[in-house]
Amino acid sequence: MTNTSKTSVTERKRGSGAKMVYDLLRDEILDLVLPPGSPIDEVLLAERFEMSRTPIREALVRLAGEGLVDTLPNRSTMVSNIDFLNMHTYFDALVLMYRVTTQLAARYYRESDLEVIRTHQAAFAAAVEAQDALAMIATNAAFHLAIAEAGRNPYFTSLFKRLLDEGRRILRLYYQSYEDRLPRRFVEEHDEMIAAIVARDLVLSEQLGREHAEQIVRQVQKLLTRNERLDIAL
Amino acid sequence: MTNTSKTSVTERKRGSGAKMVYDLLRDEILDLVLPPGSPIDEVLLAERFEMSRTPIREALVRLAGEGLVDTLPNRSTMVSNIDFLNMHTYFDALVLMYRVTTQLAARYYRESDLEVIRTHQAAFAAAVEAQDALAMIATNAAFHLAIAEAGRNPYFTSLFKRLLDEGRRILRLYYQSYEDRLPRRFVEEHDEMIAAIVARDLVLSEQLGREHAEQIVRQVQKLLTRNERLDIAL
DNA sequence: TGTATTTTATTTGTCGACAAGATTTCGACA
DNA sequence: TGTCGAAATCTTGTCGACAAATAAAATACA
Repeated sequence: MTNTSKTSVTERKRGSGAKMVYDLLRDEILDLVLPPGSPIDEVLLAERFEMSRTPIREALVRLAGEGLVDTLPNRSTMVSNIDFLNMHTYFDALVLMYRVTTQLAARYYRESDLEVIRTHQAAFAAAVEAQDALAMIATNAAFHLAIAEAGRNPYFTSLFKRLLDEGRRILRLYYQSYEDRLPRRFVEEHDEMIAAIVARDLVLSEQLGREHAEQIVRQVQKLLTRNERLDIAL
Repeated sequence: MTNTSKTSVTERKRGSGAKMVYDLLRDEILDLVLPPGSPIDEVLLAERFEMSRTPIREALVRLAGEGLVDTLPNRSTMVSNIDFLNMHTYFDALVLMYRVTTQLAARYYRESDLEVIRTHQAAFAAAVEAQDALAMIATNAAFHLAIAEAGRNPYFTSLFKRLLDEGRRILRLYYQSYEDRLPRRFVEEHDEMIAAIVARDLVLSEQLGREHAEQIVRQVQKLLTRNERLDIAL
């Protein structure tokens, strides 16, 4: 499956090699183009990107730092698995970050943040209208990340980003379910959250963040258990 | 200042090079042996560890991922600065992680965790007795990290670890102040926290975690403002 | 035929070298 | 003497090659 066509790898700039590989591999992992457990071959990637192994190794080290790949010493590195057994720890962290970041946004947002947030919300609403499940997942994550950035706490924002990424991978497994009535409700809830933030209502913002998160968690958990039943049935 | 003595770099094993450099650089950064802003020269390190630049670069990439060094493209990488202006975001995150991890420990701890926690608490008490400020900082962090691990949420644990590391660097600036009456109070508070966890009292555990954290934050803030006044006075 | 052991092959970790950017030094000119 | 520009130096990013470690294949033996 190697791409033999000499796809104009236009003289990339010095120093951009690792970042390019990192970005692309990250997307392929989160979109499940590279499913969990896939082995990652350095020389194959080196040929694919027409560069040496050095920048590819740098990208892999970075991905390993974020837990997206696991590196066994002296042996192949592979895409990390999703830990379904301890999923509740993920949900705990996700809900808390939804609450905290929404509350902080209400406290610290500036006018310029609102524009960004509303743009993402419009994109999400458009994705819902278009019934594009993948776009829904992406724009929803972007919307909440924009809120988190308005909260101006890089420690929370970076953890939240990591959790949303991981969620992108989980939701990607079950995105079919997004084609029901729920997304429209999400659009309304987003509007409520924006209103609460604009009003600088800390308590309400946190509460809406929590309810929104728990709504999503319930949805995913329902899908997970349904899927378990299917597994057993097979 | 290069170490010319051929210090028996005993044939290190394959694959251990990068980890060795990473561990040592990390400690030197957190202990302020390498103060914020220090430039990091790759070839100097390569000579010092008697290895090629490749494993050193890998260590630097990892440190950059944790925010301990900043890498300017095509220019030198340097030890990251401590952001005193946005210190409150750090405190917000720290307090929340104290609360959450202590509460989760009360919920999920097992008997085997208590042994570890009590060992660290004993080490902290010993450091307080010995008036060893550096040991206090290290053992205190180890104690709270052990509690976090008993809470069994890797997302919270990793953020908390990062925050405690960063704190190690901040406290290292002002460790003299630890030579007052406060540390003994910390020992007592630690004992109370352990008791609350053992009793599986979620509410009390979270409350103690919060108070303990806010106590520490107040202490550090007092030091910071005092230091600012000194800066102005000079 | 099945298992243990040696041989081969694959893949990673490390190395030394070279070239692109950036910084500093030096010199020309006003 | 001060400022601008060119040459030299230094540091990083990338490369191809080699050796150690592991996995796979082939062979010997029961």
